[in-house]
Amino acid sequence: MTNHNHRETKQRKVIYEVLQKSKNHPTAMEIYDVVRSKMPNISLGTVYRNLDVLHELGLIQKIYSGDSQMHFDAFMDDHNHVHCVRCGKVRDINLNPSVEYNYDNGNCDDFEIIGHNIDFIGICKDCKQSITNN
Amino acid sequence: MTNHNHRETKQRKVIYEVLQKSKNHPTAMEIYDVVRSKMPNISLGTVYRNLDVLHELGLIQKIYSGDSQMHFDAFMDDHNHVHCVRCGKVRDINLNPSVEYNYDNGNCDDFEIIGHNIDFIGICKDCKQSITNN
DNA sequence: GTAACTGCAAACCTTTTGCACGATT
DNA sequence: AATCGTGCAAAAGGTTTGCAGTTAC
Repeated sequence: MTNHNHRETKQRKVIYEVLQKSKNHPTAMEIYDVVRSKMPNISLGTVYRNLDVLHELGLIQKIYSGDSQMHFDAFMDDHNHVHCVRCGKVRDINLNPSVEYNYDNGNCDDFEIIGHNIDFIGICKDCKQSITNN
Repeated sequence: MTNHNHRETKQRKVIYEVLQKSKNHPTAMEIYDVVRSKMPNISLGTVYRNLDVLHELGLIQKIYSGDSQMHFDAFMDDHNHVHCVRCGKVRDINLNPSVEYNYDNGNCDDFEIIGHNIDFIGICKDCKQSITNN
């Protein structure tokens, strides 16, 4: 958190701690709400800027979940995510997928492959319930 | 394209055709630009509304590529995508990945798993070149 | 005739940014 | 002292939406 000409500020520290304590892959706004209860004067811009820095430092992940907001995750060990196809909620999941593929160019000369990402798609309890109640 | 109380309008037809002819998974704006050369008065709102309908009908895919815009794809057969980690460009790729996992709940009681999605991450020629030139 | 669709423009929402001031190294 | 970070507020940028008129069925 102090690499690459980055300083360790109170704000950055709190944002990172909040994200580490949160198990539910919050959005920037959700992080902002929690952080604000400890630092009432922090601004949303600061939250975004710090999430960017932490991501740059490889300390957090950005997760796309099909909704209009980015989600964040401070756990960097190898694991996967499910997101709800209806509401975009994100959770960790342990289906331990094994993925194999030919590490050649895949008929796509324009790209050099760096890696891959696998995400699970599901429907959460809440949404399932509210669908069956209609 | 005419299911579910949806009508076949000229606009919808042209948008779908443009997307089918396009190999590069364009954004809404890129689709709009091409469509406008054939229908100068079409509005961007109509493009977005129709992309939504086509998606709802299962005729097109929405692709997230790490940049700020959604990309679209009219090919619905089983295939994967690569996106450039730097510019967000999206292309088809044939690495024929095989994915296996335990189809149980993965320690995540809140979700019923519907499926999974695998995306490849790479760097495109253009970006690779512009990096090495720095 | 009715309901779905369109063009237009305004609104929306998340994220980014410019600026002057403050904090960290 | 230098420069990185902050708060504030405004702007940006992609997408959605309200409305009045039009089109497909």
